[in-house]
Amino acid sequence: METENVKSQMRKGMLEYCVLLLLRHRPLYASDIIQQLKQAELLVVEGTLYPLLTRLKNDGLLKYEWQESTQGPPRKYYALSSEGEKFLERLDVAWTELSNTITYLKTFTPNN
Amino acid sequence: METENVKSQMRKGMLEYCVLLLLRHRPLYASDIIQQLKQAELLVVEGTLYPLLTRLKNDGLLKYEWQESTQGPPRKYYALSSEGEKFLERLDVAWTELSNTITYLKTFTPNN
DNA sequence: TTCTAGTACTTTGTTTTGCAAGGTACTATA
DNA sequence: TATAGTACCTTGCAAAACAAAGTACTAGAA
Repeated sequence: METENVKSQMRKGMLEYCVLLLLRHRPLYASDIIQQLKQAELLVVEGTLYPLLTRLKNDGLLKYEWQESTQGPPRKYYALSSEGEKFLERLDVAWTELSNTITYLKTFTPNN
Repeated sequence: METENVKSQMRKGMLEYCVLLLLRHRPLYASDIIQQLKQAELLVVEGTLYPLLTRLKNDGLLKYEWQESTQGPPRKYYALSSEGEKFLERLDVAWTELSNTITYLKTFTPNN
């Protein structure tokens, strides 16, 4: 259990939420997402992101459109589907609850 | 992707942190931990917890002592090792950072 | 004594997720 | 017609969560 792993462990299962949060504002393609997450200090690699996007698309939470690029091959721009928006609201609730639970556990002192 | 899964997904990788938080106060055995987590609305089953405890023990973060029970077989009481305490402090930092990142992503509005 | 119920710990096999590494394909420029 | 850059995809592995089944100890009933 190395120091570098601490953050990565803790991030598991959150990536999906973070990606959906990013797409709440506007459509993005994979490299956009990676850069935004990097800026938020959440490093993600392609091998993680592409399968995740495919999974979310197959589950009906995301849709995409091909768009030409001025330099390079066309890009897949992903956006939330209406189902994805509803799902994201549920994730918001779940996040708040989990966050509260951790706060509770951190401040908790046992009586018995 | 069912409703019941939302929380469970989001919890992945956090369980370890939650368990260590619980053990910060005093030694507990498996059923104690399951009950405390249940109280904190984090359901865990034996098949998840036992391997997790063994893992943490093998990594030197936990130690345990057998203790007789007044009713039933003896219990394994787990407690933080000194290494575990240090590790927990690092997890505290990682949690705070991740929490801040999510808050950032939630409130973030893009400019460009 | 033997059976049963309750408690506690353990193991096995499956599924999901993150990731490293390698591969395909399109575009522009030398 | 190469080569570099960008973008997307796939394969194989490791770690984690979990359901389900199994082992073992104790106490009390038959």
